[in-house]
Amino acid sequence: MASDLKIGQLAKQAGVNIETIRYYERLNLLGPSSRLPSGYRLYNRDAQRRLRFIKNAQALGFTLHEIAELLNLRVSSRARCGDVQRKAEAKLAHVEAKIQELHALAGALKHLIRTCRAGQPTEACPILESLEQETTNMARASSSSLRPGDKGRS
Amino acid sequence: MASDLKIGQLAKQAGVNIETIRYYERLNLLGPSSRLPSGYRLYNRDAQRRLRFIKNAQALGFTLHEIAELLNLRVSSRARCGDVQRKAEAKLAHVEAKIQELHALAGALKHLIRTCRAGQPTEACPILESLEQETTNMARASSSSLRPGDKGRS
DNA sequence: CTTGACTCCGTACTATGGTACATGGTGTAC
DNA sequence: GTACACCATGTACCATAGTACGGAGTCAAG
Repeated sequence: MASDLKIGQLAKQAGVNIETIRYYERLNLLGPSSRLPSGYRLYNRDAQRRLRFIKNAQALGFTLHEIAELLNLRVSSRARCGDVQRKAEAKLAHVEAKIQELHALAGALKHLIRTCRAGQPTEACPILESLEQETTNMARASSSSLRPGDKGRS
Repeated sequence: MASDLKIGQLAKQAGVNIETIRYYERLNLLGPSSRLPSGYRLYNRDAQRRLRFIKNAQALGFTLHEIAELLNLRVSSRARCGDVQRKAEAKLAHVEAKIQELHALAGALKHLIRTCRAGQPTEACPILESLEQETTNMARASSSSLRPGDKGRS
């Protein structure tokens, strides 16, 4: 079909690296719909949609692992929309928790910045001193990374 | 001195893994203040403070690399408190940008969740459909991870 | 003096999401 | 018919922050 793309064309269309597409294939996220006799990968419209799906879901903060689950839900005939909804809700809770954490972090940083008088030598720097304290009111920037190793896309 | 700890005691005191302490040593973040003739590492009060510093700074969202810079600022006699302040401000800007991003993400997720009617089979799931769209109003969860590979501590 | 806990070092492995490179085959335009 | 872009595979490498493990040496209590 005319809509079948080779890997380089697909990569360009989606704005990703060729290697990334083959990386997704290794993770069983996205395979070619067919191959030329030479072995060249071909991607039809479905595959192109699938790659968009991956990229959009990534933009929503889903990990590749979670995206694989979402894609499997789509295929499974027994899966319900509610299953997807629950995953989205879990992710939302995760995002909102992370926002709270970061607010606490920002507050602690602001506090430190306020106490700092720029001219002092660093032996007397209140920021550094506070970082040495045993018991801090430091934001306990706890766990729950949203997407570990997050690179995102600009 | 009585306050010198062996690596296992320091690890327990700080609530970290022994291997983590030796990992910090490899990164030139935290070395033993001395060694027993047997080669056992010993950590004095300064080293204990230094480890707290690392953990507190981590809790504020600094990477180990940035923490190394902060520790160097503390040692350098030419460094000024303002240098530290600037680093804290840069980190704050980073944190606040990340918060904005996550807000956009949360909004997009909420929107998707609202449009979902749980009983539907997944072929008709509006969330999955929207993820396939070419042009989405998806949050462009762009770049700027706060702390890549973030594991944090609970 | 033996047992068990602790420590040493070096290396490999984990997760996450890619990127890079070498070596060789393919496809096509001129 | 040859040059050049493209693609194949496999493997290694990047950052980040650790964790795990094997084999050997050490320390303290009984």
